Amino acid sequence: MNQRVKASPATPALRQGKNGDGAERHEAIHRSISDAIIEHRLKPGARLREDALAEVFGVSRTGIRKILQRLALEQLVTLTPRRGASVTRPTAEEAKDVFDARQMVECGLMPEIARRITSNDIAKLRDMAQREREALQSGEQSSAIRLSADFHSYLAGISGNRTLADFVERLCSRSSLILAVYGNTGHLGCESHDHQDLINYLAEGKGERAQAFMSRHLKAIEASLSIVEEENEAPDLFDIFAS
Amino acid sequence: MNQRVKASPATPALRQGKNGDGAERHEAIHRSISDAIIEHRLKPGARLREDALAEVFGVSRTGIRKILQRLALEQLVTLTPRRGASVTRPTAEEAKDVFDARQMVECGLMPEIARRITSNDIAKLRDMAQREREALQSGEQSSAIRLSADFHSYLAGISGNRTLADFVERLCSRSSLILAVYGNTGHLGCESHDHQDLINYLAEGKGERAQAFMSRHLKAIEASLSIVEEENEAPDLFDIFAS
DNA sequence: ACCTGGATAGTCGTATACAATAGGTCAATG
DNA sequence: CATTGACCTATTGTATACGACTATCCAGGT
Repeated sequence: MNQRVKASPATPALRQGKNGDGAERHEAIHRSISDAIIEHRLKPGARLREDALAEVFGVSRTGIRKILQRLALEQLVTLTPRRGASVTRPTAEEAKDVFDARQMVECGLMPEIARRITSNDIAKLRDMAQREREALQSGEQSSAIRLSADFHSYLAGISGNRTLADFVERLCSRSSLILAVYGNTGHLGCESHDHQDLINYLAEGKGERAQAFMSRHLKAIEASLSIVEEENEAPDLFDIFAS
Repeated sequence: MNQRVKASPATPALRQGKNGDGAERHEAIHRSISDAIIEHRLKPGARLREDALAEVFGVSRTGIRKILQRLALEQLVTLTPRRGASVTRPTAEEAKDVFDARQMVECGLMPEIARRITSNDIAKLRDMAQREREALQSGEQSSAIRLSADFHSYLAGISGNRTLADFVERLCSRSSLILAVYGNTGHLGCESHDHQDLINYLAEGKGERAQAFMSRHLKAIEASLSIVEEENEAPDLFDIFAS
């Protein structure tokens, strides 16, 4: 099975590219897989075999397991006890919870963000929004989705509250997953001009307006989803046992 | 249900106490360590050697590492690259962030909680508050802290939003850590009657009042802390390099 | 007496080997 | 022809062995 030539016992060919420090490497692998999921290159339900990943990234299964666990805690992958890892397929309820959470946290953060935002931040945000728009217009949905998530994450980071910013980042990642399952192709989540308008409000220091706008923005995304709980193929038995 | 005897060759003496299924065992170990940290039986800064934990719980280091990683992601323990694991010592900034986050989320959840709370929930909450009070009066600080965290977590769970409830639970755990570092002994975080009052508001369906009360409650806890950033023992060198 | 350099030991990081289990496939029977 | 049973393969879960790095301790020099 292991078709690796394995010339030297402890130094696969792929590894010499990076420095020996494994921490950064693991971080890179994590981001790599994470990005692939967020960009929908790995679709919900896709199985993530440890051996395959280990071979692709040139590390042992041990390291992959660590990363997979972390992804599981971030709820991007689901770890079923002896079936292995697969990209999480969010339920309709989870989708609702995620958007409710975003509604509460992202909107609640807006006043503070408006207070602390710097011209540097504004420039950065404009650049991100611009790139997102370009990606959208050139049909690169994958990049657009990721850029949109990055936009929201960066925005939350301006608040200065790392705890909440990290939470928002995870919510955005999960949102991307939700879009992959319940989103209609063609009608992407975020309208590009929305982000530009939001930046304008913040640049003018209108925190209240920005908050209300973000609320509508998130509601619009959620409304664009077609959340239909697909029926289990064999619910009858469960119903019988439940009764 | 599977009562397989499983006299397998690899069965240390400690392991036969539990069922062979490792998943539940790991969950139990996780909770065990987590509780010890939350109850201040393990104080911030305490080192957590893998070998020692492995021996204590009768599993191999592999399993311990998995649990340690999970605890690290929950920010209860800090994993320094080659120094090992230790109980996290929150910084003053983290403390502020955590309480700001709790302010936003827990208060924001109150209206929904007031809407969905059942008589069963109320009974459960009253019981928890009562036990907390008893623990407080009998001087069992450890139990009181944990019960207080449980109270807030259970409360958040009533909202029905698992994502936010989990977040609150983690914030409460971290709060316990913060109390261990910055709290004054004798003046515990939550006043016991506060929780009882809060239940009353919720029982009467007064979501707004409950929200305001929770806000004051959290502010009171935060105010009771004596957040003094302890000086680094050798800041001079860093200052020199920073200038 | 203090500082610096080296040696040692302890601990973590990684890889590999073994064991158990779940799912799939094939065949046999009603 | 469908269904069920058993076998078999593939994949994960666990443990252990080895290697690398860091911290501590001690000796020597200034």
